[in-house]
Amino acid sequence: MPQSKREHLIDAALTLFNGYGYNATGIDRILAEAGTAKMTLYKHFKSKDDLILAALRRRDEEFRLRLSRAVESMADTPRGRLLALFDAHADWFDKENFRGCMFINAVAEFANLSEPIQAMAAENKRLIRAYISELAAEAGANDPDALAVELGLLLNGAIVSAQIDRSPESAGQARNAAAVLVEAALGG
Amino acid sequence: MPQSKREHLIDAALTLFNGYGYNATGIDRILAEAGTAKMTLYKHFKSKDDLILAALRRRDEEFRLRLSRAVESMADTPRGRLLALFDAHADWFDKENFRGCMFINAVAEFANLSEPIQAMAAENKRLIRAYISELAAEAGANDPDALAVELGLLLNGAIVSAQIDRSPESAGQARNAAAVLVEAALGG
DNA sequence: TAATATATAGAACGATCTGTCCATATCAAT
DNA sequence: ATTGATATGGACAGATCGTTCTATATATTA
Repeated sequence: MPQSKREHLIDAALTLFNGYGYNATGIDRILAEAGTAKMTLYKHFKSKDDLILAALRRRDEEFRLRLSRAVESMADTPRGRLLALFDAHADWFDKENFRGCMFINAVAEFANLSEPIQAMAAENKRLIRAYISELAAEAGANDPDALAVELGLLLNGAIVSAQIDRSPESAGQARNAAAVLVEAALGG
Repeated sequence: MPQSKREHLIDAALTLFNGYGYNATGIDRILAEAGTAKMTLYKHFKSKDDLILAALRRRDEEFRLRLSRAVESMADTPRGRLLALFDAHADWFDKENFRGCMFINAVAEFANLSEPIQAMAAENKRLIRAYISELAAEAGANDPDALAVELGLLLNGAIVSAQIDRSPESAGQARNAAAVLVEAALGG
């Protein structure tokens, strides 16, 4: 299983990075969780930073896929999907292993070092905004990007509030604000 | 100068924690910046975590004081002050040493450890919301707390966007959204 | 069966970090 | 002038971390 070992390492890394942070999670802990040897890790990744980057890459793909699937399953109309974004986040906040956004946390930890990690985080946020912009365009917004930026701000604000205040209800509060913004952008 | 040494240590710690993060900033670096000896630090604080906590306490006081002063100097009407919150944040984002919110970053780094730090961050966000709620009440909102929560979400969203995307303009975008919410809450 | 690639466990290394200890120096107050 | 509190600089211990290395085992393929 040549590919599988690599995936197991990324799996374990994602779980631990999410639960305890990047610096606080040691290599040995990842190896124990993945059930692999140290040399195997360094065969697949040239450093811990490289593993972090690979993990964030997978996180980005999975997160956006899960988000879009949840949104589509929750609402039929384009306008409804814009608000379903917040319901999907509410479900996320309610999970017991919720520890905030892994990209926000990564940028916080690697303050000015590690440009690739910063770039990966910015890319994730950019792609999510692009997805929201698509939804806004389908809903008939005449400036989809502007609405997407504003809803993105509310989503990120809800994430950090849920994390800091341990208040999953921030998703609903953000949804209330989003409803007003959507109403204003699309007309009653 | 018995009090001053302590203050110098907190000053240096704040600067370095903001610039490089909490874990990445070693004790020795703080000592060099503050120009004090190691034993002096451990006379005033019983551990690095204790110093972090003291620094965050000072940050909380100074930040809220600066914010309220900036808001009051920027607008005369209560309604104008609600929007001036975002202008004050715009000035902050433009500073070259802007590295995001120190409380958001602290919670990101100390994922589940260090309850006192988590509590300090939650307290800071709570006090800011309380201040916004005061402004909203003065502006005549009939549910000031609800409006304060929503504007707080936009502020936090703007902070992390400015940090991740290195886009100070997120303050203006949040302000646009806030204007719509304020309009809806206070009536045209 | 033999050969090749890959995984294993864990020792070892160098670097870094927090926190303690010590002997010396400074300075204000009696 | 002497005392007592406080600061200094640096050595030190103890722990942890990322990374490299060695030697052994396993499994696939020719």
